[in-house]
Amino acid sequence: MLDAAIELFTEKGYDKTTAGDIAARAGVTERTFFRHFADKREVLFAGPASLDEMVAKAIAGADEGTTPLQMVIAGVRQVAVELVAVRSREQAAQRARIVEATPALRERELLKMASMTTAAQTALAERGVGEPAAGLAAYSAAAVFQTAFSRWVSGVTGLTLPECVDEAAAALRDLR
Amino acid sequence: MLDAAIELFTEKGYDKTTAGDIAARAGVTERTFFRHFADKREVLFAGPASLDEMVAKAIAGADEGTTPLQMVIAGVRQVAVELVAVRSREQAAQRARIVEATPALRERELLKMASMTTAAQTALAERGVGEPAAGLAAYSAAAVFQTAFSRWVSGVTGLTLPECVDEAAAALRDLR
DNA sequence: CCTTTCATGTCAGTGACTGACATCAACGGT
DNA sequence: ACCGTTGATGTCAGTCACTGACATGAAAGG
Repeated sequence: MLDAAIELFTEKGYDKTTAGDIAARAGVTERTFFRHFADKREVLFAGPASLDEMVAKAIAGADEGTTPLQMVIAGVRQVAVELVAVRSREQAAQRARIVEATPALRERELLKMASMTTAAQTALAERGVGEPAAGLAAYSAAAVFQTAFSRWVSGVTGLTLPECVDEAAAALRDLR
Repeated sequence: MLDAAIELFTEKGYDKTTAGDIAARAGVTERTFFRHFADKREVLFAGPASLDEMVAKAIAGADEGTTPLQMVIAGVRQVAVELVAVRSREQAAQRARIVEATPALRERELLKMASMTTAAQTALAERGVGEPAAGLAAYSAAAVFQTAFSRWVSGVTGLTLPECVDEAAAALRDLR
């Protein structure tokens, strides 16, 4: 079903393909499509594990001596590692092209990212980090992740995704 | 029309009010509603000036000696100044409550913020800032803005919005 | 073999939007 | 004063995303 969706989105574009189209190509009815996915956009975002929990876990299990920012960045790096285990760069790039071309999908992606950010924020709060530091650290880590991801899929550097995270984290440190 | 929408959203919630409801209360038909706003969500986001241009202008006109991050933060501070000139804190808070309670509206808000971020990013690029520094600076400024905004509407500090921006910018500097 | 459960199909309905066409008032030129 | 244009609005029909209610059928477990 996800495959059917990706095919159709690349062939005709997101707007021109109806939920019924996807269902038909997958050999089911439109109704069952909506039983599996909350809405049409969600096809591209339904993953096995939620990124939120990954970050939260990584932050909860971080070493004692580290700063809040280091903790969150370690968290998103962990997400990066688990993400490359599931999708190849080419797959990610194709999916990114579709999302990039469709405002509705971009919105959803931003929402997921925001969800991950607040997950990180509350995980930091659980470890005693106060506001506004926790919020800013979480946002900054999200910035690192997005930057790293976009550089990874663009392929300009040839680095792996975790390496891109390291690169972006270093660039953030140099920012003044 | 915007007033009608805000009234109905606070009375019945976003999901329970149809576009026709808003139009009826405003004394027009549903069709003209959609001629003024691209979609139902956009009622709450249609402003006179686009935030994108404000940031871009502020960055383009920034002093020479300043760092990229200082430039963008000055840009979002400028946006903050122009924003308080249009909306009172109470108005902003009511609107924020509605948006907060509705995922669909949150998505749209994130999209607007992302648009402002990329505007800042390209404005930095025009001034010779390379990647990934430009992207990270833009994201960080967005983080500062969001943090500042949420603290401002929450009212915990009693500061004005630009002051909240300054506070958040300082907190970002202290982040390690 | 029976019952329960779970995934799916079917169907009708609501609401967000869109395109095509009609109306009508304001406006500028003659 | 008359008329053509323009722009904003109303009307209507249609598509598509999504939902609730009910039926069906296959598999699982006793």
